[in-house]
Amino acid sequence: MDTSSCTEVTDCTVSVTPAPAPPPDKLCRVGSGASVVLDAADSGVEAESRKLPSSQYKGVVPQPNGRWGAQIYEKHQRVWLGTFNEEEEAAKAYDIAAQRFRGRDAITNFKPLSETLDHDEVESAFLTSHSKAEIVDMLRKHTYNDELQQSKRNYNESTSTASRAKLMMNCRGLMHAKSGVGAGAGAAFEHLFDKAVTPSDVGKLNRLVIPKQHAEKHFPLQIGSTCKGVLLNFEDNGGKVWRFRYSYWNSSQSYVLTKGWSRFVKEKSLKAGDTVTFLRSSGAGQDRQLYIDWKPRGASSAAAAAATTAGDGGALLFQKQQQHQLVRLHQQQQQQTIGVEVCRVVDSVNAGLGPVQNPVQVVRLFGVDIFNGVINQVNDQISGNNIGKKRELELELLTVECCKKQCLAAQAL
DNA sequence: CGTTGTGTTGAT
DNA sequence: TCAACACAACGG
Repeated sequence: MDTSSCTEVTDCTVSVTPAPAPPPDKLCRVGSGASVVLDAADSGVEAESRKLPSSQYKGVVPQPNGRWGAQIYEKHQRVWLGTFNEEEEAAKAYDIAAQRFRGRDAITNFKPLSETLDHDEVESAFLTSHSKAEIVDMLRKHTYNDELQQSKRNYNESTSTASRAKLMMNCRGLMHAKSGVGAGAGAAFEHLFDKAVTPSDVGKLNRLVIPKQHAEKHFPLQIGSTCKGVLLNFEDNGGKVWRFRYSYWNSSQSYVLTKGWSRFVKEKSLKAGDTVTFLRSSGAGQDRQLYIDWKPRGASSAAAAAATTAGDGGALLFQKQQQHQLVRLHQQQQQQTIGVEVCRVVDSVNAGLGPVQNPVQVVRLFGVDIFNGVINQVNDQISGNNIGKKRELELELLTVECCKKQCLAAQAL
């Protein structure tokens, strides 16, 4: 994408300034130690006791507990890249984000842009084949290196119809509901939000914390019902209805699903890191049925799903759960390829928000059919608008994202 | 209750 | 754009 068109990096005055030779970290570890502060306080002009040591690295900020945060700015907004034990790790995270956000010539802490191996080519291809939101997510979860290597491994993997069908399966799986409104079109559901469940969400506390932002937006509580909470019904993709108590806990100032939640965890074998998705039928007014879906951690990639060996029961279960859909896909999906879906997405998005994109051009990258940058541009665009704050779940797979965006786009129309 | 990372502000 | 600072929200 940006190699030729360079749309998203046009503004970044491509390093007219000679990149200041990055410090060979080993040498200049001057003030990174937490002890510096103590010295200052010790020499004691005044009680500067609680001042944090600033970092020598760009995009790195100290945390109160001695760890290091990484951040980058774009369009007047900070994008948080996560926290790290080592200052250098945070600096690397910034570097990666800088390359993704500002192109190869971005000023970084370490890499002066060495064309050394084709390693860099692969990595920059990897970067541009993922949306900014995805890269940020990897950095925050410290999975960037793993995913990069994974993609290298899958580089030679074929684009078989089977794997493509699998992509569609995931796509459909997410949007699936019984008959009713939009079985085929997928346009009848409004994607509310996702949450990667934490260990305590699937632990003995028998509750799911709904991030405040989403809770107040999608599940507003009446003032009176704040204490006791209310009962909410959600339908899963098998048509089963789940009833959860939903309330606000003053003690932790959190919105939670309590009663009924543990049964869902149990039946779906939810594990920490899995993602639950909340949807709603987008019919106006009364007919607003709620839906809940889930997927195993990192399950978006067909490669990952296929390569999932024993050990990950969630993924296996997930596949099993949706096998019937795969069969149907094989039968129905001959010509209704992903391209068709993408067309719709792009068109919707065009109509709704952004500048015109060139539709549907399939290229193969890292063993996965993708659509020549368009999707990532769309993703970046949308993510800029809609998810600044909350980390989006990992989705190596464009199709899954496609469907969700499709919902968003459809909603916007 | 410790940590994250967001709100905010001032500087460059 | 960028980092310093404060602290609410979050996870456990």
